[in-house]
Order: sequence, then structure tokens, then C-alpha cells
Amino acid sequence: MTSAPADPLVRRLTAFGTLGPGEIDLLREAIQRPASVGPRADLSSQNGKGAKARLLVAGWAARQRVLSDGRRQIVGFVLPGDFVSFSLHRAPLRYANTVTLTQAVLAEADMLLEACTAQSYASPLAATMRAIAAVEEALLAHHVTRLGRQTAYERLSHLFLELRERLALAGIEPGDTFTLPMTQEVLADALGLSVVHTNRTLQQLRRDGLIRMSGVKVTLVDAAALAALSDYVPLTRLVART
Amino acid sequence: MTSAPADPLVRRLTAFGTLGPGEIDLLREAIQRPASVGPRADLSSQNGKGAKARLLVAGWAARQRVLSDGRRQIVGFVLPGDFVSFSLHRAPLRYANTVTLTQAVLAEADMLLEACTAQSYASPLAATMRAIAAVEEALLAHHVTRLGRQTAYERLSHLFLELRERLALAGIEPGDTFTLPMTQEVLADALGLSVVHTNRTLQQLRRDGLIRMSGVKVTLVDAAALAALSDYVPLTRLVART
DNA sequence: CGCCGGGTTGAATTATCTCAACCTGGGTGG
DNA sequence: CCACCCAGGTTGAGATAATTCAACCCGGCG
Repeated sequence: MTSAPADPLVRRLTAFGTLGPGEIDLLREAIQRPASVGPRADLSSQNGKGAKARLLVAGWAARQRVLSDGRRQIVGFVLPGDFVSFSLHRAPLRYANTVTLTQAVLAEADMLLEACTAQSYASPLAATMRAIAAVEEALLAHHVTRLGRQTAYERLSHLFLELRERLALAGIEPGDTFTLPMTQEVLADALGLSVVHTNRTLQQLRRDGLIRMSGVKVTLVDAAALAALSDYVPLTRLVART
Repeated sequence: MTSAPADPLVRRLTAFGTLGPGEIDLLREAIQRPASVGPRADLSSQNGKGAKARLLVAGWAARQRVLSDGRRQIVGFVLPGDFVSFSLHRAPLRYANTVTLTQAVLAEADMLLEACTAQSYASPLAATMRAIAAVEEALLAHHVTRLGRQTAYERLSHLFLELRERLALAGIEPGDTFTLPMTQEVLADALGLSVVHTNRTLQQLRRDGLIRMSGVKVTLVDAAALAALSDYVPLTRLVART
């Protein structure tokens, strides 16, 4: 609707594909009826009836899967400009539910999906949507690698670099300092660690002068060192520009 | 081309979406020039020039990411009827390379992608392709949860159930016994474990009477118990039938 | 004031890893 | 046809990353 709330999306899209001004206008029109929800809201359940595709315009959310004994694994974080469900699906995910970590603004985006498939495979809009899906897959591959083959110290470094890059791509907080609106428990559940060990590892990173934390803000003091120790490959290098 | 090699794909597609006979014929025509490659072949590199989408018609492959110090993480397995690259992308993945685990047959599938986007969002073919993407995401979510929050014992059980289900969905080896064409090292790299611990955990599963192994064959002796202990949710229950 | 969520610390326990050796069967070359 | 070789599997034992449990602290808030 208004140009302001759509900006993170537009920024992210233009990071991986080139759109003409007409297409950007189409994008903005396709995003409808923004609505605000509070923190800790479950976005999956609300989606039952209409099966709308929704876009996160502001705030943070997490996709998570809870095992029957209560263990929780966070599968991914949803940032402004991301779709609530993976890969442009309309239907909600059955295998994971999405919960907000902060106050958030959501908009409906069904028209966007339809506009996308209404065009040819080679159209800029379709290519851009494929790029979004590709980024999502790269994020999942990153996450799998972190969990499977990296130490706690590496996992935290790697995740912080990834979040920083995503925020920068969306045009939010482009510097080395960013807001991390989550408790250490959420971080632990994302990285497959216990809260205690997450806490101690964060301290180690601070003591080593690699990061700084104050309240909800994180500063990557030495991003190069973090990247080297955690073998971080930027998303921009992983996803081909179409 | 011929109907035989396309069957795993057709079986898989019809598992999640209903296609008319005309559409199935279109599918078969869209799969072109099957070619055979040996085991341990890197499929990513071969893809540089034409950027073709390719479909695995027979054999097994693995998508993997190798860290700079040599640690390897297998991000997923590619079975007959799967696309070599994720989610219908034409371009190869930069963040992972795909290697064959066995002798394999590959076919080109660019026409399939184009046929898909040439139709409307609501068309059966487009819906079917979205279902394929959804399954791929569910597999990744499974994998993340295994690696992040499950023990070695649970991870092996869970993966075995998943592979069994995928083979059954594709119409290959529908029973409780199936071929597992990989060394324990590959299994370890998929599950984020050491080879030694993978070996011991497999023995434990055998001693507990849950599985049986002879050569390259695995039998799930008590699939229900495996599902209960590893909290396995079938893909058919995770992915909405469109 | 007193509670409470979230962070921090200590100490014991455990899952998993590393290293190193040894075994086995199938294939190869002499 | 035997001797070797090698990949892959198995076993033992010590090391360590990470977990669990438990306590304590702190700032915000009703």
C-alpha cells in the first residue's frame, strides 16, 4: 500500500534481481492489508481458514518444530521482507509453526504469488521470486551445516554473520551493530545447544573481543575474524544473480 | 521419453497431486536425453555451461557442503524422481555440490519447468510442482530438527524412516526392507556424527531388535517403535494435498 | 515489597569424539 | 593361485564438548 512498509521487501528483491519501476509498483500493490500482532503470537494457527500467503513487513518471527517431549528446534528466523511460509506457498506449514519474537506487522501477499506465475519463466518478477526461494534454501543449508558440523563457538559466529547479512540485504541496520530481539533460550533452540552452554559461549566470544553485547544490541567487533573461524560464505556469493 | 525411466517421478507426483493423463504425457515428454554416470561423480561441475535442470531417474546422490578444513555435511539425499538441484532451479547450487553415491541415470528437465510456469497458479501441474518444493522443505526441516535436537540413536531411526517413506512414495521398494547404498561414513556425515559413533549406534539399534542389516540392505524390523522413539512424522501428513 | 523472567555461575555427568589398532572380504598383480 | 592391499567395518580407551541440575543474581513491574 504505502511505500514505507514495503521497503524491506523491495530492498531484498533488488538485491538479487533487477526489477523495473512498473514491477516495483506492482509489488507494492500486491501487498495488502497490513496488520499488527504482538510478540509470542502463533502465526500458523491464524492461517487456517483463508490460506493466505503472508509477508512479514516489520518485526521478527521464528519457524519452529516442537518434539513431543517438549524439545524445540528453531528451523529459521523470519525477518522483515520474508514470507511467513517457505517458498511462496499459500498453505501454512504443517511441519513447523511460526511464532513472533517481537511485535510484528504482517501483510497479505496472495496477489504477489499470482502475479508471479502469471508471467513467463524468464520474466524479471518470476526470476526474482525464484531467487527468494534460492536464498531460503541457502539459509537452510547453512543451518544444517552449522548444526551438523560446527562447534558452539562456530555456530554462534556463523549465525550472527548470517543475521547481519540478511538485515543488511533488507536495508535494515546495515552496519556491524544490530538488534537481536531474542532470549538466549531462543538462540539455544536455534543452534541446537543448551541455554547454559549458549551463555558461556557468548561470554567467550565477548572475552575474545569478537562481539559486544548490550541489552538487545549485538556488535560484531571483528566480522572478518568471525567469518574466518566459522567458515562463513555470504549469501550474495551463494545465490547466483539471475 | 520411454515410459519406464520416468516412472519414479510420475509415482512421486501423483502422491501429492492429481494429474490427468494428458499432463502425465506432457511430463514424460519433458524429460529428455537420459544419460548414465558412475558413482562418486560430481554433478555440480558438469552443469556449468548449459545450466540445465536435471532429474535423477535412477540411482542415489547426496547434496553436500564441505567446510574449508575438510569437515563434510550432507544436506540431503537425492533419490530417483528428485531434481538434482533444489526447488526447480535451473542454476546449480553454489552452496552445495551434488555427488552420486551409486551409478545413476540423469535426464534433462528444463522443458518441465517451463511447462510448469506456462500454466496458471491453480493448474494441476503448477500445484504439483509446488508440492514437490514443499516436500523438499519438509525434508530440510526434518534434517535440521534431527541434527539440532535429537540423539544419535534417534537420528538414525528418524533418517531410516524418512528414506523408507521416500522410497515408498516413489514406488521403489515399498516394504520395510530397502537398499541403503552408502558407507557408514556417508551416514555419519549426513547425521553430524563421527563414523565410530555411527557404527556403535547402528549396533545398538540391531541389538535392540529395531533394525536388521545385511550388506547394503536395511530392514526396519519394528517401524512403529522407531517412529515412536524418534518422533517421526510422515511426509504425507506434513505436506498438504493440494 | 516481592515476584519473575532472564542471565550467570559452579560442579558433576554424559554423549560423543579422537586416536589407534585390528579385522574382514573382495579385488589385483605377480 | 597365492600374497598382498585396501576400503570399510569393528573395537578399546582416553579425552572433551556439551548437558544437566542447582543455585544465585539482577532489573523491571504489579
